[in-house]
Amino acid sequence: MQAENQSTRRQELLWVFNSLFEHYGKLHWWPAETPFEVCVGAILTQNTNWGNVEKAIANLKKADLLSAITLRDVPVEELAQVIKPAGFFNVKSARLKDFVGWLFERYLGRLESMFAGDWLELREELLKVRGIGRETCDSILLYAGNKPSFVVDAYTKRLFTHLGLVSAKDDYEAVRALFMDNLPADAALFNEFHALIVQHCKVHCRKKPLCSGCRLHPSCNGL
DNA sequence: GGCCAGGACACCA
DNA sequence: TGGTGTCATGGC
Repeated sequence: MQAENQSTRRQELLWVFNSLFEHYGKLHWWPAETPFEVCVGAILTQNTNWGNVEKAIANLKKADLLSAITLRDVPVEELAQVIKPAGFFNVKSARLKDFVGWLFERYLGRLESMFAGDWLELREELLKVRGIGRETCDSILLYAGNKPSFVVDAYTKRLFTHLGLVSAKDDYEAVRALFMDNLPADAALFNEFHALIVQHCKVHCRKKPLCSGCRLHPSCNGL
């Protein structure tokens, strides 16, 4: 019985994935040049439009601050001014400093060392760093470390609640479990799936209207 | 001028 | 454990 349910869930998830992939194709996520840039972007994008994050990252590059060592050494007040376009700049500058401080303390500032061990243990470790919540943590694991950790964001929950595959009251881990428990642990699949969800929802799943014009929904015709 | 965006955390009951 | 307030810029 449990195996049948899992098989059904897998088919439903893969149908959603295939529908999105046929329409949008490969999206080549995360939009960053290096794993460290992914980590920085994951923190900067917290509750923020990605366009504003791009402005902040451009400022960081211009100021030569997009490395662990330069971020560690820059005064937090100066960093806050550089990332200002991303919003919440006082909070996020402190979070970036906390992350790189921890990275040096624990892994000598090296992401390769951070990702070298067991990623499930790393997930628990990262979640204890101030400013690294579940979504940010999973984004870092998947997109910077190529680890098969599914990322759940507001778009994911909104779309799959609407599709009836998760409940509105499900918390982060419950939604994540839908994907982790029913799909193969494939980082490339998780990478593409989350990217497709975001791409799709930016167009079709705004809060008002919830969704429109998408064949993922019974009442809609075509993507 | 209001709403929204690829969250996380502190505080309170 | 769950609800609420706070952090803030920029596009539409």
